[in-house]
Amino acid sequence: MSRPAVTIGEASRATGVSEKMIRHYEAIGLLHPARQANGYRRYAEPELAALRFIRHARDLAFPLEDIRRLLALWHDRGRASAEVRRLALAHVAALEEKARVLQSVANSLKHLAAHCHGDARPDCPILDELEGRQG
Amino acid sequence: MSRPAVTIGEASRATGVSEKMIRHYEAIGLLHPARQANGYRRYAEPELAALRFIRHARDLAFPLEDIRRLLALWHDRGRASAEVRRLALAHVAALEEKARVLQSVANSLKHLAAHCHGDARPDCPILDELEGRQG
DNA sequence: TGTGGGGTCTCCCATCATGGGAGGGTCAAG
DNA sequence: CTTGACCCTCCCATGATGGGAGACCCCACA
Repeated sequence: MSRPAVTIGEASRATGVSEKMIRHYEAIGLLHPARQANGYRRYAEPELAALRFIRHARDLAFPLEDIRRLLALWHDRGRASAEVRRLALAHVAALEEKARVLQSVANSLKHLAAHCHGDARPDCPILDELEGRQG
Repeated sequence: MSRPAVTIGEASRATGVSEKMIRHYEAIGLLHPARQANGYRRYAEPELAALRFIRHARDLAFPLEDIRRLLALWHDRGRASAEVRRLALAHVAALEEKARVLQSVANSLKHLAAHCHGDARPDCPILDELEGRQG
């Protein structure tokens, strides 16, 4: 079934994770590929699965420290789903907070831009605001 | 009217910009404070105004390279407001795009979490999804 | 046997904005 | 003269990612 272990280039193509990142994930301890005699890394099915897992988690913007815990939970056959859910919901809250902040800043700036005629004249409420004029 | 130039500590307290950042802004050429004989930086009213300007622009999440151009436009008494407006609207678009992406990722994850019972059992659709099960 | 080319290795540097900290100079008050 | 507050420069770290140098490995082909 599972083909023999592959090199980093093939692992990268198979999982969509760049070689740079694969090495980085190993450096921070998310991954432990075997080595062959010449020092080349070998990726067997479990390592490829971990790389896919990491990529999907990154697609969901989980920070690598969260992913470290998710991988541990994933490997723990007896884990409680509650902990995964807690982690995910905390992450959702963080993402939504960031999104809210960005949108709110965008709204403020849009408001300013709406009052800027934006022609050849130098008058500009945007610059006035940045300068800090109180009126 | 304007008090004499102040040191970096006072400038920091007066503008809400950390000393670290004040020095950094100078290092990248946003600021050109004079120095006194002993090498200490001196901030007079124009520099303090620039620091306030930068802080307000950072509050609006403008990247420093944008701020560099905004400062130039601000100093250019004859500038056209159109360019400031263009810069601001491009920034708004970038902010809104980021906010959209974050919110969309958050929504995906919320959807997954909604289907995770989150109790002591190990079954977890979140991990299943990360693992890459297609159904 | 030699060479070319593609793959891999490690190590350093850059991003972006920000902060921590070391090691040392300056200055005024006690 | 010491103490303490302030300032200086330089290096390092963050988080995730990529670029690139210099060297090694290996296979195929002439």
